[in-house]
Amino acid sequence: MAQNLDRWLGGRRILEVQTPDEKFQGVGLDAVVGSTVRRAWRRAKYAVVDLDCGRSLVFHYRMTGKTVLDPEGLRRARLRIVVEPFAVVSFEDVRRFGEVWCMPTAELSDFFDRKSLGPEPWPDVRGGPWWAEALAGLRGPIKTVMMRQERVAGVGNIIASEALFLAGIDPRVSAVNLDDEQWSRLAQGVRTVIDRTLDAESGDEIAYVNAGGEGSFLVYGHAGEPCPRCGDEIVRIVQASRGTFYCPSCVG
DNA sequence: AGGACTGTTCCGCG
DNA sequence: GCGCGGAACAGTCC
Repeated sequence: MAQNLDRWLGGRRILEVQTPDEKFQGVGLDAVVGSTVRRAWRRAKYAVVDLDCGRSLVFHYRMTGKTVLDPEGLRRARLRIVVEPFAVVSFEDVRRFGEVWCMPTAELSDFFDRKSLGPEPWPDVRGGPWWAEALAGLRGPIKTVMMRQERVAGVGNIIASEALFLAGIDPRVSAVNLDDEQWSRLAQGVRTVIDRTLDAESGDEIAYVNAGGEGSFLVYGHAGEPCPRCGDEIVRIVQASRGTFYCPSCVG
């Protein structure tokens, strides 16, 4: 999403900001009208748009939010940004959990400090020892431990299931019981999932946030279907109130 | 009709 | 301290 924002908005001047969702009124978005976008980037699950007026927009998409380019209809938009050369970026979000902030760029570091976010697992290459240290002392099941944002930022429910499947690790095993080889495979698994997802989502359309968008995932959302590795049935369990998908046969 | 849902935050129990 | 259930936010899809 951040890469899209950078491609769509970088170097363009904001002509107008519309907030059809009253929840986004009072955010102070009018302050950026007339300024030009420097770049867009990402921290954890937040997308940040820096402007040359010294302010930044911060987006969090939560569960169902997405930014789309030149939408067909206006109905779904919670927020619209009109830029020149002419383009419209629309923030759409069925469940309306998503959030937007407008703040001085200089205050971003304080903003993120308050969120208590751990280091990024990507794009820097992180190996098994890095992961073992980042999650040290956490005794819960590895799948829920991987999602602890204050230890490692950005791994959510989809990436956790997918990475553990690639690594051949049982999501129920306690994090303290992983050996060096498993930490190494987990590190590679996370990296592979993110790389593959970004490859699959490199265009203007973000497929996986749409209905039926599980298509690019190996196990997530595929309970009852054959495992792509061994053909046995993928199962769904619940951990910490979240669905976990894995292949019992592949984690022995 | 009822369950499930990619995220975060808070409360409360054990 | 920690894990985790549940609730809340809110709406759609199957």
